[in-house]
Amino acid sequence: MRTAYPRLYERFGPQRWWPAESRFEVMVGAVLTQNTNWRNVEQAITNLKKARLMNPERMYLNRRRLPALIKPSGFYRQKVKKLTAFLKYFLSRYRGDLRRLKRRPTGVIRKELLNVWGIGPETADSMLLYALNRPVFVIDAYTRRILSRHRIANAAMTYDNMQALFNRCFKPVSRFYNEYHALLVRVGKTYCKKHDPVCTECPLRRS
DNA sequence: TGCCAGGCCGGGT
DNA sequence: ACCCGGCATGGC
Repeated sequence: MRTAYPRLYERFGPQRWWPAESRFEVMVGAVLTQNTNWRNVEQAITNLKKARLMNPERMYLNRRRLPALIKPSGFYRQKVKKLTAFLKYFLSRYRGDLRRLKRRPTGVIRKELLNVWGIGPETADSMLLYALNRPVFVIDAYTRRILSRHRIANAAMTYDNMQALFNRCFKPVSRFYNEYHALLVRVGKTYCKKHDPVCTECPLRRS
């Protein structure tokens, strides 16, 4: 686990996450990408931008247009509900102002986000890490799969367990967490898909 | 062509 | 406390 990062970085280079023009766009993307291919999410985001709704107030006021716009990202009826819940929270609590949100401690924001319908641990942590640059390690399906296939963790570990594992190994540096998670997703996409056997080509494999 | 993608919720045991 | 079905589209 300690040696994984340099190997991944050497192999794949910087991943430039999160691809977005604003922090708000990152948060919207975090919801839209739930169990969804990023390519589909990009179409939805493009639609939102073209409609000039990539901003909290206007997105909320025009929420009736959301179904058609985010349809390509799948699960779209649920996601409209999720975005609306998030917008209501963000607008009522912080006036849709990132500067206000950024003043709050990480733990407080995380709790608030987890309290929003449709935002679970991964989505909350993605927002914290990639929109607010907080040193929070994001655990996703690839991370679980990679760690369990390499027998570093077992599949039964909870989200919080696995996150604690990283926190014990590494100092909380957001740039590093940012790149590390992105690299895990990158290697997972190529070498660790759902039904793949343990892969002999995997750059993480111990030789 | 079927299978999968950067989860989460709610109801059932 | 876990387990599982539902949610939906587009790409390969």
